[in-house]
Amino acid sequence: MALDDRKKVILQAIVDDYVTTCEPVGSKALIDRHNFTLSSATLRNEMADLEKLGYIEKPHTSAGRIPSDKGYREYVDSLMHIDTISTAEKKDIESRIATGVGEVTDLLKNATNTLSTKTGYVSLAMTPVLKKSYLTQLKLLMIEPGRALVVVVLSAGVVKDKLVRIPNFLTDVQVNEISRAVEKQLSGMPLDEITLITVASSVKNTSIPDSFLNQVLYEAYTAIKQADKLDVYLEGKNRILSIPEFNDVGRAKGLLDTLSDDGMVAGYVNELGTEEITEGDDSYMIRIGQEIALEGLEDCSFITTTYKVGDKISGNIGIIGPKRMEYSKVISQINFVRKTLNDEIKKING
Amino acid sequence: MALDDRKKVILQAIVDDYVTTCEPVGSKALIDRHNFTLSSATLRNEMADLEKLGYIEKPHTSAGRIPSDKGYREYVDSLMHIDTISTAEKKDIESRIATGVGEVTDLLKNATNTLSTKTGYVSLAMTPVLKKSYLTQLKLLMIEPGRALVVVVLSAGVVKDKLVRIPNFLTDVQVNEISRAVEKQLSGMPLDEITLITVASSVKNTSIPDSFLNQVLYEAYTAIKQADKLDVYLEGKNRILSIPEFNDVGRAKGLLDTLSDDGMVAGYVNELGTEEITEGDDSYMIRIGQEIALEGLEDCSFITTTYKVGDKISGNIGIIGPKRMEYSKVISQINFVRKTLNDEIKKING
DNA sequence: ATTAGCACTCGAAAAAGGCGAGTGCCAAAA
DNA sequence: TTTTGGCACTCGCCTTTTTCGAGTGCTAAT
Repeated sequence: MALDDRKKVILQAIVDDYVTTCEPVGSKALIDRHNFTLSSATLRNEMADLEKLGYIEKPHTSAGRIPSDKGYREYVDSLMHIDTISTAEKKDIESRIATGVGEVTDLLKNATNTLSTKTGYVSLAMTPVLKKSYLTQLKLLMIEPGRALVVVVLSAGVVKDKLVRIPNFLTDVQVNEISRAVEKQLSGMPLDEITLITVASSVKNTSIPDSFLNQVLYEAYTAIKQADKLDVYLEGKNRILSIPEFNDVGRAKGLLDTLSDDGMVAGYVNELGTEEITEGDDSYMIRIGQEIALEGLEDCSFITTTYKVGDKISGNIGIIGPKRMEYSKVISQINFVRKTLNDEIKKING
Repeated sequence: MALDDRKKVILQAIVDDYVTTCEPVGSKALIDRHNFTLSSATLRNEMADLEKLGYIEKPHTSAGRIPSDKGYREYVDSLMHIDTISTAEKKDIESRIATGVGEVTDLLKNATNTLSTKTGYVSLAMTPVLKKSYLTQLKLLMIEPGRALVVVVLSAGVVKDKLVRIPNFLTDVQVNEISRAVEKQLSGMPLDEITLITVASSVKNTSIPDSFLNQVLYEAYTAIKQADKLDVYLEGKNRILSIPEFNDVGRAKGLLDTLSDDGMVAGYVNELGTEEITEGDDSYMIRIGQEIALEGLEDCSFITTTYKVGDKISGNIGIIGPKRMEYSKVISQINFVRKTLNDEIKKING
């Protein structure tokens, strides 16, 4: 017994219906809503087959069927057809993303915001993967005696800074000298090759006494390492509470607790490969239910895609919603957001 | 009929019991838990009186009593006795707050984090009130042709920066010149006196053509204004979902939505007067239930206190929890956090 | 003023019942 | 062999009913 064409159509209909109603779909209801040339009895037989094949399941004996993870998988892989986005909506998305932007992270914030509002789900973006990136600039800026701002600029266009304490007696001029020396040595160096030793060696030939330098260099080093940290932007977490699946406070809390742990989310997204599905201009990866190895996300689906900064560097944006998600709509939206994001990043990074 | 001593003791017992059990307290249960020299009948009479006076109320006829807002108010104003904090806990709080600190905002983050974990409720902190503060420094830092970082330092010790676009042809030297001119003119100026015109007038005598300046000055201006914005740090929002009062998703969402609107929270806290209660070293303000003019917080209490940056500038930290809150414990904790925060700020700002 | 006693209340939890969408299976029709 | 009408059966959900008990107010005695 295989998944013939008719079964596919039926599965598709089941997923579609379940996605919109959030209620197990039964044979009669299916017939009512679609004009199949089938009786409910035949449909029942087909549904029994689909169940044996593992594509759908029953919450309990006398209920309708809901798609299993495998069913959703089949659906997203070969059954659904991706929506097209109206010009009006494209304009809207573009303007939302391009508004008030100074740097890449602004774009990311705008993008998550847009995605979350448009889809009604939780959206996320991660700063570009920095392991593959290198340092382009490092500046020490004297704020007042004893305090300086370390500004780190990475090849991905990410700018981070950190306020640090320095010895009180260091002068403006000395700080500048250190700044220039360190930058000269380190700029262009991949982040993972930068160690406390590389940093220290950069100031060997300056006129500043070693004793003054240690603290400054250590702070510079930690600032660089801090810039190496992946940042996660999550938007719309509260929307979880509007989703029927998470009507139960305990369940909702489980999910929200996981999502609130930025490190956990970042780590997971980062470990996901990049085996995205590519369809024409679109390109995305979907994780469904149990496929997501994060506590509390068993009933969720996770759609991610990749934006680019230059040729080699990339970051992820994504949507987290219930398995029962409007995949075709969400995918079209996340893809257009990705495209817009890429364009805007090019504008910024020239 | 007045609130005599016995009634006070009873009210106190009712609040204490309700706080711990979250269930309406009845006459017999009260007798069981406290060793009053009273019969339940007398107690019932007293409770009827307390109800007439408005200090307690019945959820429904055949249930026990719960404190009314007025009852809680009486409790916090004159009935409860504030806990003392153990030395071990003090040490813990101190080390949590002082760990990994570079600037004032780090302290605030640590403080909210500590408060939230310690109390189990939502905690909040706001950056120092900037209206009363002035600009101490403004630096333009060239990142690359066409991009610069504007660093704004305020008297409260708050450092903010913003990446902006500038004309491509501006050189490092020119940017420095602008930077110095603007800073010279503006430093020491109260933030609310800074306008686009003040900013522009500062560069009248520089050698740089006006046509180059407009964009830069505008960006500098918006960066300053952006620094003027109150930042809110909220920590532990998810804990809401563990509180019995918010076991209902709809209710929880109402509260979380309000809390997620930083502007709303900031605005409200900012408008609260400073009529704090002072008791020895402690000093705090409590808003209970309906007294809080924020949607969704009708069943909450809001405890705030003030930390200081120097003599004139101050900011707020606070706790949001259910009305049924362990006031004495929370107040002792928030006060010790406030004290620690003040000490650490002094260390940073010299 | 206090208290023992008692009838009464009323929400919450448990038990009972009916509804109905859904199911599987069979035997007849295509 | 596939499809279909028919039918008995299931079982979660919803509503109604019952039971239970902590709590109350009131009264009469202490």
